[in-house]
Amino acid sequence: MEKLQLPTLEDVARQANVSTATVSRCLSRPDTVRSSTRERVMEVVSELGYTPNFGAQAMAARRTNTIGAVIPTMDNAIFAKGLQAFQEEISKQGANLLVASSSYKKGMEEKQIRSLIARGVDGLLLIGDDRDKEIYEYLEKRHIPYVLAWNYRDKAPHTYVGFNNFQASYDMAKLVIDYGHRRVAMIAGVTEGNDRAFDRLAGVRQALSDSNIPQESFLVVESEYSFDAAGNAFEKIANNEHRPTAIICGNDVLAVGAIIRAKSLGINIPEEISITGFDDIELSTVVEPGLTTVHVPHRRMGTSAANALFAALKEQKTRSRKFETQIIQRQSLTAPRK
Amino acid sequence: MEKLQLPTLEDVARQANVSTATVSRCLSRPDTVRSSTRERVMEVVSELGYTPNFGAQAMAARRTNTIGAVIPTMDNAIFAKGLQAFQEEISKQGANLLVASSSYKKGMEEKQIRSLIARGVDGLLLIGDDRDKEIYEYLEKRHIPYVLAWNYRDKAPHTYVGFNNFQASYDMAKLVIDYGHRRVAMIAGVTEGNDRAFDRLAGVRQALSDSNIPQESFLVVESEYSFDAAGNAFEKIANNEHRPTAIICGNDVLAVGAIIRAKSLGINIPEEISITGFDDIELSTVVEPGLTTVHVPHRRMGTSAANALFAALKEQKTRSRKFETQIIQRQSLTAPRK
DNA sequence: GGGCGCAATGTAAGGGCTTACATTTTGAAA
DNA sequence: TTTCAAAATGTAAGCCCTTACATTGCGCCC
Repeated sequence: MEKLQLPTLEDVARQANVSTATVSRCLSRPDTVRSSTRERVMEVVSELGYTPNFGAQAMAARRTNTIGAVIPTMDNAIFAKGLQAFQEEISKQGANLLVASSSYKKGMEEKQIRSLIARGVDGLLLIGDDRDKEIYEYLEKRHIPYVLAWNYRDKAPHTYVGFNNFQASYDMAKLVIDYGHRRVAMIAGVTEGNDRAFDRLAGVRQALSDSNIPQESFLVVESEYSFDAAGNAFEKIANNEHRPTAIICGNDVLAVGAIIRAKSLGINIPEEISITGFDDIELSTVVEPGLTTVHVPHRRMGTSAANALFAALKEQKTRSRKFETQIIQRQSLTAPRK
Repeated sequence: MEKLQLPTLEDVARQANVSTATVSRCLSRPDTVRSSTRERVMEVVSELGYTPNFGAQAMAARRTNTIGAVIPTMDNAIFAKGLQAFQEEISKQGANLLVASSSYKKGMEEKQIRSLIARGVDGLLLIGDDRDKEIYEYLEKRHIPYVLAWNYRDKAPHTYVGFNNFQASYDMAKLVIDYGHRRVAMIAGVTEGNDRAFDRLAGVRQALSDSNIPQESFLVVESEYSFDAAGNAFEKIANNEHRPTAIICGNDVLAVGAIIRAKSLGINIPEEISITGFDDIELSTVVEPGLTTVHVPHRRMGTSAANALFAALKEQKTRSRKFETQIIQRQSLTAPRK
């Protein structure tokens, strides 16, 4: 479509009878312009409906005041709360947020990262750490500060603002075992390219092994994060000849999907099968029975990630921050029937 | 932080021993460059880790291939599905999506719109139509095509891709009345600046009036879209001296919030009070009793909105599209007790 | 009244890319 | 081989800002 001529800085300058520099200053540092001049300029600005061209601005100023975030999905609530807090903090500091989603696809994530960087973001929020080395090298080469959230590791060359998925999952598995469960299954998220899902699975494995429960009796089904897929996974597990007494789910969406399917199959939760989740999103309070799950401090993590990024931007350095998770016991986990 | 020198088009051109024009062409229209040349250039591109500067690109080309969307919130699932479909369609057409959220605040929305436009979006997706005239004038003046989604009106100077909130809500209210309810209340969304919430309330009012149910006995409480706020609204209504037998809720989040609170107060749904929702997000299948609600074809609407926008971009014109909604009956609505 | 210092404003050089138009190269036909 | 249109490539103007530096204006002191 044909673009019409939009008013430019120069148009404003001409009409207000000042130089472009003065107009620019009126917009970015008003206090450096005499008020009489400023008023005249601002009047023309609104009269013409002038809006500065972001691209030109970015190019001339060599910064954008914009933070980028690439999250796996906006389609379920896992990241919503944390991202909301992240965004609020970014705004509070006078910057903007650009969000892109990758649909849990590595290739897509890389594309989004490049696109955000091309758009000049000053820093990046990424989820987890499972991505090609090249991406990190690229970020280093371009000196783009980044923070990895929703996971945490002690000894790694990145800045993490998150929690230990392995440990949290280990603790949950231990709890399940303490309740007396010996035949345990897991509906895990797809672990390929998803370090959180991977770590959560690994945590459960470790807990079983530490309790001398053989891996052979441990049934794992990976599933996409949808009710339906999780339901299918549940059905597969429930139909296994040695039906487990507890299913640990990689997140709340999976757990709720399992519970819904259980109901439609007439399987009682938790009497026949206990189910646990992970994330503690609102859903887990809505479903019945209430979901026993791992609470993650989403909002604090989001805020903290924003601050870590600003610190990196200002001081060229920043450090990781670890959050503790906590198991919230509701009704979906109980002791196995005798 | 000090910005280092990033490779530019010119760096690539020099090292590949061609002109900047050729490099540019390699990137944007590869078929216009001889393959031997192209390969040489692309090699240098990846060697240098070159990424075009988006701002410069936008400025020179005078378009960005980017669509913007301003939605009220990402914090609940109302817009998630539709937006996801919107985004998929945008991607399919080779464009990008920039999403901003306004927290249901008019001022914030205007800011976000301006910011997206400054960033050069070629078109905009907005939710509903309740905003200052100045914003529409501004969009016209800048020739930015826009589409209004999640609502639909016959006679208005905008392009709508949505459904008739008034009618859908009217139908739901009629159904409630047909079940025999005479004392009805509504937990409405905040209607200020939210035409969907407003229309849904108006629809219920009309239905009551058409059935000769006096408005005086109709209790309305506006509530934010959170479980807790909705719970408070529910409590207020339940404690009313003439407790209604049915509560029509402005959306599913409100309805679920009401149900949760009802449970904690020991009020049986639907035996003591029937409850209905609107939107048919996943939540309504999770809660117990299952929520009787208005189904909205989120995905089709999102896809259609994207196509309407592309049509507007290409042909300078586009037309509205109306979707039908449908009441999904689950268990939360039943006849009142005698 | 002259001089000084600071505040206000102006000048103009980029910043990295696209693309219209100009020029060169290529390869097929004569 | 020559010729010439088409294909490939090059040249350079322009897109719209910010900001370092230069200039002007102004109030005040001696």
